[in-house]
Amino acid sequence: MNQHSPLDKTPMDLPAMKVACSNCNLRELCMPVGLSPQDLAHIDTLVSTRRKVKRGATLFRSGEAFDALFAIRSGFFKTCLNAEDGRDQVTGFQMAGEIIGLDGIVNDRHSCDAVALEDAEVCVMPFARIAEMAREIAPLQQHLHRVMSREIVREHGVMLLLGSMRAEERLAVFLLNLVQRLHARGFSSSELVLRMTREEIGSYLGMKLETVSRTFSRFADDGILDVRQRQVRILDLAALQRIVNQQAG
Amino acid sequence: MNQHSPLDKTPMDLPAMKVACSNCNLRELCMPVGLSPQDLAHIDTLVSTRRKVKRGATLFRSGEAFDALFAIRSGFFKTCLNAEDGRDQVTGFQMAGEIIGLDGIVNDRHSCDAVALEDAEVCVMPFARIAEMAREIAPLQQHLHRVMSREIVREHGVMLLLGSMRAEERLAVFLLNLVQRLHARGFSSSELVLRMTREEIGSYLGMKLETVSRTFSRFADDGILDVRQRQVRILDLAALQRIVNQQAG
DNA sequence: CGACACCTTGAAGAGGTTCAAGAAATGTGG
DNA sequence: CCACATTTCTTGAACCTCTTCAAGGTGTCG
Repeated sequence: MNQHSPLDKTPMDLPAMKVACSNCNLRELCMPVGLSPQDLAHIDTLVSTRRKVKRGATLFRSGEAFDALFAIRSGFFKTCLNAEDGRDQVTGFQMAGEIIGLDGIVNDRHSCDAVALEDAEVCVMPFARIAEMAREIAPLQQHLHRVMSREIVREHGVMLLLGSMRAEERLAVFLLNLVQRLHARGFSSSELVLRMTREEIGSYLGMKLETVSRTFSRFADDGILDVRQRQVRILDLAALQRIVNQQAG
Repeated sequence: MNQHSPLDKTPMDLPAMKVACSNCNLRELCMPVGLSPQDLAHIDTLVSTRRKVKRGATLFRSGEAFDALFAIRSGFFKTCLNAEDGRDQVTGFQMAGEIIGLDGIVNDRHSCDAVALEDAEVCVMPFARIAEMAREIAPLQQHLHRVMSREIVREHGVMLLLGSMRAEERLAVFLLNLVQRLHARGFSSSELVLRMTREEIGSYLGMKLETVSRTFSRFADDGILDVRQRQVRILDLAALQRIVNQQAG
């Protein structure tokens, strides 16, 4: 059974066989497009192995040696910082086709934890090989630069959210972003199943789990959402978008 | 007169002549170390031009075409997002030796503004040339990867700050980070001159300018800081650090 | 010197947190 | 497959931090 509970179609329902990058249907998400056939063949050697990660298990932990990036083939992850003082901050949620582990490059050591929120499988791409190939294949190099830059820009957006939005706006932004990414993967743009707890959502959005819960309830009362625990259906997309766009204050 | 108001030594006090990267005293901050002489000579060609930016002027603006990274030679910048709804979020403050413009790589278009907070000069490094040279000089490639990864990790720290710290902790983290970076550049580790307004600090830290001002006043009352407008002296470093390390709540 | 931007401080108010209790869902072991 | 333990979620009430609004002070630059 597909952990993604497909709502529209089921593009995630991949056979458990070894699939080459050149033949992977997630390729357009995690690989550069427009490569020559020989370059594509090279890129197939990027993935050293696959790795399965059970729900609740960690793909890597802060402090561990970094030596590879991971492309998510299936499943859902969170990345989180844990400060010495016990504070915990979810820095992102990642889904199939997204790259994880970029934080480790600076110090050859991971600086956050990556935890699977559902059973997952990742492609292990040794970074030394990526770097080597990026020196030979310019489009791959450009792709890598873009992936890193995209992460920087994404985090800018989170800073805007955390720095200047109120609870309702944060949750609205969060939901719109999630469905948009799911939709790009062939899922419904109005229904979604949250893979994370209220507490994890709260940590990401800089609010307490009770506030997350209350905000969900308010959206439900207002007829914007239908919330059944982690099953969420967007009933009034325009209203959600209006919440995001309204001026602060 | 040096805009940096040197407090200890004056390493920023550079002659206004053209200085090659291989001969620049900021090199260790913005360039990879341990290059061969011939690689160093190549890298000298990285900087196409210098550019002076007056206080208040923008180095680049959101939406503008991206084609170069900038290494700050002197001066002080802020980068900020301006959402359509008028919201404004400072995403960072950058000083000499730091690289600016990474956000533009993804879409070949800048996604934030970079504004000089004091008269500044930057080295213009066309990104196409950086990429080209990174394909030939592995240490440069690695350096670029690290610069981008470092920015990602820095932003994780800001997310932690914005997501889980209270006003006093935020300001303490901010000040400690600033003096640490200034100290690495040869300035005092206990005195600093803020190049930005209370409002800009507040935007960065996710709080209103009044709260920034009040928090400064509280620190001054507690004998932790001596605050004279933008002249700040840290009187009790340990107390500042204690504020950061104390458990949330 | 006067205009303007910036900073400080007070008082009232709002939004979110904390604490607490109970309900619903999920997982586990018999 | 069911019962129980555990985790997760919801909701209420009191509280607290930060914001908002307002006024006055300080510094700076033409």
